[in-house]
Amino acid sequence: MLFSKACHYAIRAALYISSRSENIVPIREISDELEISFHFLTKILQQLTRHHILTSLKGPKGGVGLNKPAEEISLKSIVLAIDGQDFFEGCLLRLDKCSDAHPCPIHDEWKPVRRQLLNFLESTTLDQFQSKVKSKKFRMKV
Amino acid sequence: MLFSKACHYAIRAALYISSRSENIVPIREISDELEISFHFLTKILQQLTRHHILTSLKGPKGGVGLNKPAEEISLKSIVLAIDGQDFFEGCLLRLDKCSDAHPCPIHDEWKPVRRQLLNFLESTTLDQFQSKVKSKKFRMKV
DNA sequence: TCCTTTTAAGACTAATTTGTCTTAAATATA
DNA sequence: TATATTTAAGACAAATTAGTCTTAAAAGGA
Ligand code: FES
Ligand code: FES
Repeated sequence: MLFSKACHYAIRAALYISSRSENIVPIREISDELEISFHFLTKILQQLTRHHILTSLKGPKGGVGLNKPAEEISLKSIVLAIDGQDFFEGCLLRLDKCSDAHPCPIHDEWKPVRRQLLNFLESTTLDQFQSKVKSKKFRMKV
Repeated sequence: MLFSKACHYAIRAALYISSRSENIVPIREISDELEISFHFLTKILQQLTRHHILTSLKGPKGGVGLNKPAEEISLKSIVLAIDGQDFFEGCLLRLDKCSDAHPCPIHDEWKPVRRQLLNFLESTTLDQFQSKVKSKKFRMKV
């Protein structure tokens, strides 16, 4: 699959958080709504917090929230925070690093396709889905 | 990453095999040339053989070879043989199955991007790389 | 026929990813 | 200030993926 399971969870949670009007949402609410293990999700969201994509607040009324406007949070930034750069700089054949200087045989054909994928991840931001998520007409679990 | 490690190995090996003019190439030669563990590679290539992408021959002068013309072996068929359908029918959020009937919030935006990816995998076949691989000017390992 | 070479099959181990659990630290509020 | 609530951190366990090793089966050639 494209990304790790943790990364998919992160994207789902980010969509959910960004659709809630409250600044701060308890992780327990997210894990209940999305049916993701609370502890595992907590660990994943901590990474987003460390990458300053989310903020967090301890104690009663605590939880996590977006650390910047939804239109400034791209899918790419989430993938980068959870899965690292492998996806972005990796060679299709898993050779050391994709590079124009030392290309593998598929490099020329793969590059434009990857470019489109990156464009999608870069240009796609959380705000684009807020109304869809709020409408509750779209699957967020199972 | 896009595919499993085994799948990347399979693609590399398939490229190598298709570039050799001999019908049959010993797996030991492939594993030496591509610096992939012989036993692991053997297991992976067995899957391609079971999926009728390769043929194999035991004994002296044995090895593996393409089971059909290189232009009929797409990257998609290799990915399918090794990693299964997950990549092709999976939802970007890892929900049960991507479907137009029960879409997730990202479905509409993701679908065309995935379509391009699938087009690439479907339309890209081994014959397109034979001369590049033969020229030995392109990285096949490390 | 017998020996050697090579793939097939599958048990086994190692590494990585995923998931669980416990304890600590922070904070709102009574 | 004391208590309850919530995230942070990290040890630990389970599951999956990656990789190793041994033995069997097939096939060519002496
Ligand atoms: S070097 Fe392989 S895809 Fe660029
Ligand atoms: S249902 Fe999620 S991408 Fe189609």
